Amino acid sequence: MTMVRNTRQRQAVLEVLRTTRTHPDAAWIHQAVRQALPSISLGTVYRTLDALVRDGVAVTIERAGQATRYDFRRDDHHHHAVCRRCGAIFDIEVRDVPQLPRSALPGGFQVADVRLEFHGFCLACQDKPEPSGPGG
Amino acid sequence: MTMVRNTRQRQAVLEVLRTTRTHPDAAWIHQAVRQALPSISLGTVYRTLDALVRDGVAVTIERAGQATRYDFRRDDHHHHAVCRRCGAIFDIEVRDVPQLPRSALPGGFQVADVRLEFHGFCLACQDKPEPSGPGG
DNA sequence: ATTCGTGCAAAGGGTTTGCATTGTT
DNA sequence: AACAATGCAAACCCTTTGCACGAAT
Repeated sequence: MTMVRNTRQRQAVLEVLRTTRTHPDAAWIHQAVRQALPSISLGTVYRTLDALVRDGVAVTIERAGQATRYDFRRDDHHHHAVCRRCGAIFDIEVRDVPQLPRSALPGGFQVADVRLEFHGFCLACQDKPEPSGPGG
Repeated sequence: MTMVRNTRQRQAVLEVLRTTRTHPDAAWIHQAVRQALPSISLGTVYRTLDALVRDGVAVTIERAGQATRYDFRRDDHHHHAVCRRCGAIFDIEVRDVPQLPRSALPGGFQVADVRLEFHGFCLACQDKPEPSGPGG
């Protein structure tokens, strides 16, 4: 059967995730874990995070061309607002999501994670000029 | 001011998006557009898609390590179910999203796109074994 | 003792970007 | 004529992977 070993690396990554209230990416987590476990590699961090996501312990927030951000899944069911410009991620308390019409899901679809994401522009970024094309 | 030029490339990409009911990635769109405009480059496809997303004409579905999928935004407000294993994307009709508590958003946050995504496993993938770690 | 997990480093793949050129306005 | 958009190809960055070694069970 599946043997998930309780390694120091796994514990350390989980601990960092647990005690972090921001939404860090793998590199940030790697640096943080290094403080307790200097020799841990980035590859192991990725592998551990993958496992945590598979196990439902963590969820991801993904943006094209950006590093995946990880979020420890607490009992509160919160969701996210994501700033398109600066990438800031805000937690939003939403309790109504379970009411959403899952009946519309394709037959037999097994839901592992419901994501409600508001994408847009945070207050601080609304006045900033577009980080536009080649011209600059 | 913003000068969005109406180039052949832009029209062709838009046309492909408009007439495609699946959720293609940039490479697929590139190949499709090539049939009408053989010389178009992948870079231009990316730039055009970015612009269409900025303009709200298209939306993205993003998965870590996977190519971004694009979806032409029709008037119906549908959302997506994403299979974690095979990457299949299913459309879901959901009309209740506007009722969701935007009041919980951070002050001044300007919403450009509301995404409701059900991540999990489609029927066809539920029996498949895990594509697990290094061991195979 | 077994075998999964790790570290390392290279490879992989999607996306972006600089620059000269083309083509819209 | 002006300058945004394109094509090309290299660069970027995040993520994955092969392999030999180390460590948990």
